Amino acid sequence: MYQQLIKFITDRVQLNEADLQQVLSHFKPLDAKKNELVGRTGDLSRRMFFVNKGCLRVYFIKPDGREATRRFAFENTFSTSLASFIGGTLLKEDTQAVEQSELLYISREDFYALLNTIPAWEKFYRGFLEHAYIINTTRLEDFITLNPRERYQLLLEENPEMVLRLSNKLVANYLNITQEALSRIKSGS
Amino acid sequence: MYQQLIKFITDRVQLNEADLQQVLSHFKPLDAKKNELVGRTGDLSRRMFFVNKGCLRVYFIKPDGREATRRFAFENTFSTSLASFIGGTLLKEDTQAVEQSELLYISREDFYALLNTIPAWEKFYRGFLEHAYIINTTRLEDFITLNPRERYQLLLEENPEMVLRLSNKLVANYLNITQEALSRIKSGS
DNA sequence: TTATAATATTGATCCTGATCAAAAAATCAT
DNA sequence: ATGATTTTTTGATCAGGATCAATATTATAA
Repeated sequence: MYQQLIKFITDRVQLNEADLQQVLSHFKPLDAKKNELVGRTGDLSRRMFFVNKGCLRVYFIKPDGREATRRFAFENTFSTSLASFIGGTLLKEDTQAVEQSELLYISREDFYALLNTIPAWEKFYRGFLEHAYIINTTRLEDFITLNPRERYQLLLEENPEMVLRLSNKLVANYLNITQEALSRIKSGS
Repeated sequence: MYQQLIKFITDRVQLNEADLQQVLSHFKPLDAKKNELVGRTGDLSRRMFFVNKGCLRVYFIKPDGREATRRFAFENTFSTSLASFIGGTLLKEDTQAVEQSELLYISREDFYALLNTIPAWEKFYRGFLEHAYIINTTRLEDFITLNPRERYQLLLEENPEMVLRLSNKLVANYLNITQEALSRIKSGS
């Protein structure tokens, strides 16, 4: 149950057994059915999820009422609605289990408390933030420099799992193009 | 010289006088003429800048040879080519003084060394990363949800200084639209 | 299995913002 | 101050991807 999480943490930061147990004690398991929302816009409950199995999708609703996907999180990754997690504000995004998923989560309160008691956890969070920043910057750069076809081809090269595992609808949404456009791109026309 | 920097730091994190002096001792002044590059793509020297006066612009060159602006940093803000600063890699962006500028900078090596010796500095950096993440996420969201006219209007509301202080060319580049398009937007056509 | 809904494909048309081009205005250097 | 360069404006045309619409395919549930 906690093996993947333990490996994820200890691969990134050094901490003694007591501290590790202290950290783990705040993580609770959560099973989610396919399409279930484990976080909803407006919720006060902000959680950091670790995906043991399955896939999470974070998305928000655009002013025109349509959805826009922020990211997908597959096995062995952390995911949260980070802006709200950081700011302690109401959730501004939904988090959806795209597949039946097995999750572990820690509340924002517990997470931040650990930052003050376990220096290694502060380091861990720093690494998480640095990584999140890089991912985000790269994604922004891709939107600025690439057209839809190029964005799809890059995704296929760098993240084939997303294309293989997710529906066209979701992939198109992630790329910020229409299903029709993605269909045409895939058929090579 | 260091007053603005001291205020910036002490507004965000608590640290004793000795630690503060220890931090400040690593910051060196740098004056930059208008249009001077204080960081160049390919450089090994990665610095975190604090803008006492003036304005920095971080940009990269797109595959088609054109520039794309990542951000502007006016007075009393930190700025760096963050992806390279984090990763310790060669710079992938230029940093340009858009106006004659008075800067303070700290090297990546000194910055990271402080993280290990001064816990408050780790907190300070955490805050910086959290803020950078939020800014970046918001910017990505704006690109996904808004058209050029809407992006300009939002900039005008939320950051009028940019529009007032920078040339149309730079503002257009930041918004990822052509000068012609911005000119037409401004004239309300 | 069958009915129903959701997703994917294909075609026709439209619209926004890019591109190309030229003139006007502003800025800069000597 | 004056000439040279850069920036801004304005006009005409073009193209990529959205939209609308209809059909085909796949997935889901009873």
